[in-house]
Amino acid sequence: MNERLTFRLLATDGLARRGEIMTRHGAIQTPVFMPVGTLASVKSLTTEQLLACGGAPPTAGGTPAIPGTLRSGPEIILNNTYHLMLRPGVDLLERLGGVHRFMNWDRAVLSDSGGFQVFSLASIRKVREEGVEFRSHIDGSAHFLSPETSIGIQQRMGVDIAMAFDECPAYGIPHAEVERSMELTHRWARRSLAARTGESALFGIVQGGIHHDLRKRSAEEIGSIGFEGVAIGGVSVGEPKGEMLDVMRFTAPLLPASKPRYLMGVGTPEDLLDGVAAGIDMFDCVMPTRNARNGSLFTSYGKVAIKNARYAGDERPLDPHCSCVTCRTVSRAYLRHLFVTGEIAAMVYNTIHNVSFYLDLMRGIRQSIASNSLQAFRDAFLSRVVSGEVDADDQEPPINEIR
RNA sequence: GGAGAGUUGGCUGAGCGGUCAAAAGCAGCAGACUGUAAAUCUGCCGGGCCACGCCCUACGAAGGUUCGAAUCCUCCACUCUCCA
Repeated sequence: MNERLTFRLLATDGLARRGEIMTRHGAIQTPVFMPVGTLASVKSLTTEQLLACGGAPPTAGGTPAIPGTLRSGPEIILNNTYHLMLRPGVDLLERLGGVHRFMNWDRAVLSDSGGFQVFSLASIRKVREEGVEFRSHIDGSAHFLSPETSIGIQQRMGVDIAMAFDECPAYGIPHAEVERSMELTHRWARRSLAARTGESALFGIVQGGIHHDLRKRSAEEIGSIGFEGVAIGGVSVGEPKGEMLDVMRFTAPLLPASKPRYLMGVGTPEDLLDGVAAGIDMFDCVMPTRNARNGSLFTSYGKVAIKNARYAGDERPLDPHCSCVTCRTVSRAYLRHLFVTGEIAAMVYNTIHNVSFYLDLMRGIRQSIASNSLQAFRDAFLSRVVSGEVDADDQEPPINEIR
């Protein structure tokens, strides 16, 4: 295929969109959640284990309820330019055949440009027009990242979707500073696009903080200069939840309808539902993987802190309505034991479940859009989670309508 | 039999006259986590209460010195080390 990336809209439900992205490494059904694999690894999982996450169980007859839905594992994951350029380094990565071959992953990969690290590692960087000078958090060595170097690295890593190099301002800084930062991001966006010479698709990033006027300007600018997709950046950086939702709802409809719309760094299951309803097609977030490692598990009836004493003798599966490896094979009591004793398997089981939960949630969302019932799906999901009886002695949780 | 060391909150272990309801770690209980410097971080952790303060019980047991003791003295019990 010659095209770097194509996007097809398959159905809509209100503002919500059901679509399909074609990449050089396969199709991606949207709306999609992309697990984060910063260092070419979704933390605690092998590539093989990652591929076993999620996926619809066979129906009684052994055939998938919906053609194609048996396929398990995410169709796309994230990598991070900043972290991979430091270790193992892009020269090595390129020599070893790119990030796909490196981690034995033949599906799509999207890389963050390092823009977020400019924000999160703020104490050791210096932003200039040309780019960002920063010191490695590992050994203190000096490095430089600019639109040109970032895009260059992402292309050499061989990712399917590269992200423009942006500046992600902190929450709470004055309008004038957000504006200055946004304008820098816009100049960097054009430079990113100009620097893209390879096969990677390139997405632009809308900034503008919580300010409608800036978001509007940014959406118009970024949406009009030829990216294959457009992202909303600069959210989930410490702002109150309401602000995030407001920015998302305001900005999403301003983005080109013909391109994938990606909300960066979000979020909770509820956020995903809200995002989809606002017209977002792609999400990524460390939440399912990080929370898994910290013992916080997402279930169809709410969050479960698996270390809680109440699960010590609980023989039931974590989520009776989840068909992931964890829920099919081990009890809450065992998961608690593994977590409390610090066993590595705790992180593996927990991550398999949380990633599966997110993937299954997104599949349910996709199906509901196709059948024009996103609102009902959302209401059912939220009422279960909100009323969520997570206690060990409760009756059977309500039937899960996700699948 | 002789010499010495020791006994602190569930555990390990500081403290050696007041600022000690008693450091720290562990264990325990709970919470947080949103483009990953995170298998991380935070809070609680003797009991009770009309709780940003008060009361009770506490540093092997009992008694004593002192305005005041986990800290000093006496005695008892137990533990450990070394010598016979």
